[in-house]
Amino acid sequence: MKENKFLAIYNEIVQAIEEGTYKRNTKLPSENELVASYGTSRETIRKALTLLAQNGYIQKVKGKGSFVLDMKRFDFPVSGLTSFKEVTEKMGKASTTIVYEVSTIYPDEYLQQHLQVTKKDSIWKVYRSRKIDGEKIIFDKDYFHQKYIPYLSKEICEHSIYDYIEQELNLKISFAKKEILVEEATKEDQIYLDLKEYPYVVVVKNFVYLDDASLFQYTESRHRLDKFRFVDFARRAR
Amino acid sequence: MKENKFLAIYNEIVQAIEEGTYKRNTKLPSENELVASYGTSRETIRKALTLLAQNGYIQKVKGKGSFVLDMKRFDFPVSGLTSFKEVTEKMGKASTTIVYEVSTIYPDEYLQQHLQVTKKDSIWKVYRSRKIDGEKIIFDKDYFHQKYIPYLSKEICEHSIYDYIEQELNLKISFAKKEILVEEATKEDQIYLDLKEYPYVVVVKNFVYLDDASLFQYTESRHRLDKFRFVDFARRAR
DNA sequence: GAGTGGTCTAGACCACATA
DNA sequence: ATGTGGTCTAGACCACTCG
Repeated sequence: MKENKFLAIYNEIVQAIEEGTYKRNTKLPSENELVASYGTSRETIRKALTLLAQNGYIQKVKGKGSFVLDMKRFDFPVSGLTSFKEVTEKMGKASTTIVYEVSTIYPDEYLQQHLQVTKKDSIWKVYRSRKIDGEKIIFDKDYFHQKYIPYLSKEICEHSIYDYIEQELNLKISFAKKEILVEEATKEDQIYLDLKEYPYVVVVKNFVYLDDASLFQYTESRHRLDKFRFVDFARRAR
Repeated sequence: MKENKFLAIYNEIVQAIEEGTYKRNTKLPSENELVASYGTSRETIRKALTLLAQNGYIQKVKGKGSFVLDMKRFDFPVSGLTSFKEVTEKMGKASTTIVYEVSTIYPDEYLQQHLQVTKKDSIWKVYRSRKIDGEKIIFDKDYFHQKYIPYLSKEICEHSIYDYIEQELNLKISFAKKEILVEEATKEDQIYLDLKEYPYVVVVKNFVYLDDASLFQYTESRHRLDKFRFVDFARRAR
């Protein structure tokens, strides 16, 4: 049980907010009170509170206190840096993943650029659809550098690749650059999505980096546009 | 000249990175070296570096050092919490704002919900189009609580409302919740956008909050879908 | 004036990386 | 063994809010 103090405090307060122990639009105990009740230094309490503020749980107001915010934080299909599995679990949605292909390829020009690799590097290619409420809504094209992921199987892709990467391979996913735009639907989209009559898809391009800042994954998530929704919480840059 | 130390250090390093004084994929001086050269405590240096990491400028690696990241951070039309003016200025794009309407209204049901007001609260309604390279690409519908913004004019709306709010009125914009989805184009869209044949628009709904966590603005930015692009940098939640 | 959060310090110990 | 970033402490002073 060796968790950082400030993280433990953060998690405890998150839980208290989500359970309603700390109610929306009320004040959290003051920093000094938290210092007393947790028996830590003030900076440690402040670290936990800063994290809460960054993630949209509270708003700190000088001279007044920390207020619990009324953001519904768990209603977004794509945001921050969370996997499909994590998101659907939080929403409590019934969903299925269909794996069409798990293969080794050598990258074409487009992929060489997006994954920053050469044509000699072998790459995992994974094609999956996500079914929600009986409809194939999302079509994911994943590409992984085999340097980091030596083994991959259909079974792993049906569950959560992220779980496998973080827990089995013990790689640390650190940050991502996400790009959202709209493209005309391709033949592939028509095959792997229940596209209906929609002539466009929303494309989320995701560049995922490890701990040491190496790019190890490029993903294109292609969404049926009527089902696409992205929610973001952002603080104003200082 | 009373700027926080850690902010001053942050800004100095940002500038050094953007100017190329600190080159991409190289190491920043270590924390101890920065402590020495800035003559501050280590925690203050760390505060500046943490901000740099959060904003995607550097990656900190335990035992190694802080590396300058190779994200092109200034190529996004909509991200974080920045105004249209700020974004186009950073991109160096020629753009024009056309103001169609600046008026006082009382909110309908939809607005009452989105701005969290009653039908007795008077609201500023602002309709604007954004022209880039000669085409009306974005149609902005802004609604402001008059409680916070007593006066508004066409001139202000043609420049930057945010500048006015922050510098003249001295209100502090703190955070926002952003929602992105796709909707069918309305008659209004056809009037205020050079829509071409596109039957859909990308809608960015923006809920903007002040310092004290009060909701003071609701904006709907309606984008022609072929010109829409959103880039986001996100770190994995701890 | 008392209470709140914001900044800053000087020092300690730890975990990790590198040679 | 040394250098790096990560966590934590105890205490100080400041700016802001509110009665």
